[in-house]
Amino acid sequence: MRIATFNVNGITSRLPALLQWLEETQPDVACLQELKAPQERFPEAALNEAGYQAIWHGQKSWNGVAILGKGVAPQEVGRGLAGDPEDLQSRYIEAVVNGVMVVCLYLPNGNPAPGPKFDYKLKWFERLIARAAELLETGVPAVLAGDFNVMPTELDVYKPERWVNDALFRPETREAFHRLVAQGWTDSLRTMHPDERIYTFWDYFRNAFGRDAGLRIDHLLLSPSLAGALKASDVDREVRGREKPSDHAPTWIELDLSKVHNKLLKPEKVALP
DNA sequence: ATGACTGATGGAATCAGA
Repeated sequence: MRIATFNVNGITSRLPALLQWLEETQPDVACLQELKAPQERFPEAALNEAGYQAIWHGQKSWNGVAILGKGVAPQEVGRGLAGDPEDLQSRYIEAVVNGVMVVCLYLPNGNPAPGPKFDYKLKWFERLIARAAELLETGVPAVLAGDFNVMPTELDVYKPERWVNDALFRPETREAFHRLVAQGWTDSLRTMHPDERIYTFWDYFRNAFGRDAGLRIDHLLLSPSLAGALKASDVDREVRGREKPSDHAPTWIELDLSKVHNKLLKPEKVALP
C-alpha cells in the first residue's frame, strides 16, 4: 500500500497538478495540506471522477487538510487536535483507511520566532505529542503524515546556519520533533535514505528549486506495529519542477501490509479514543 | 536585515507562507 503526503498550497489552483500526480502514481492514500479553501469549495466531484473518495476539513483562506482513499472511503475517526477548544484552525484529521490509522496534519509554521505564532506552534506540538502517545498506547498500526514544518537535523536543510533562528529549525522545534519520534515512531524517508540530502520543499524565491536549496519538512512517521512493513519511501521531486507547482513535492511510503496483516484494524474495530 | 514568489481575498493591497 502506498501512502503519500502532499502540501498542495491551494487545492483550487493546484487541482490540475494534483489530478495529474494522482493519475500517474495512484497512491492508495493521499494526505493533503494547505487546501486554502472553505469546506464547500473542496473539489469532491473531480476527485471522485479520478477514483478517490475523500474526507476533508476546510477553512477560508488558510490551512485545510484532507485524506483521500483510492476506491475506498476513509472512515473518519476525528478532526481537530484535542487540547485547545479555542483553536479553530483546520490542521488535523484522522481516519482509518485499509485497516491503518492515518493521521493527516499541518503543523503551524511558527514564524516569526520568538512571538505568539511560535508559542502557538510549540503548544500545538505538545498537543500532537499527547495524541501520538495515546495512539501508541492503543497499539494500532498508525501513520502520522503531513507537513510538520520541522527540519529534524542539519542534513535536512541546504544551509543550516541560515536557518538556526527560524521557527522551522530552532532548537525548541527540533527538540519537540525528536521527543515525538523517541516515543517509538519511525521517520520513513530518513530510514530509507540514511545519509542522503533529500528535500520535500523548495521556496518559490530565488530559483530555489533550480539551486536545490530545499528543506525536508514533510514527514511520514510509522508506529512500531508498521515499521517492519516499510518497503520504500521517496519524494516525487519532478512534480515540483512542473508548470504552476506547489512549493512542496509529494512524499510517499510503500508498505507491505502482508507482513502485519494480523495487526490491521478490522472495520468493526475503528472506535478509538 | 531585507527581499524575491505565490495563493486567497476581493476587486487594490495585504496577509501568510517557510
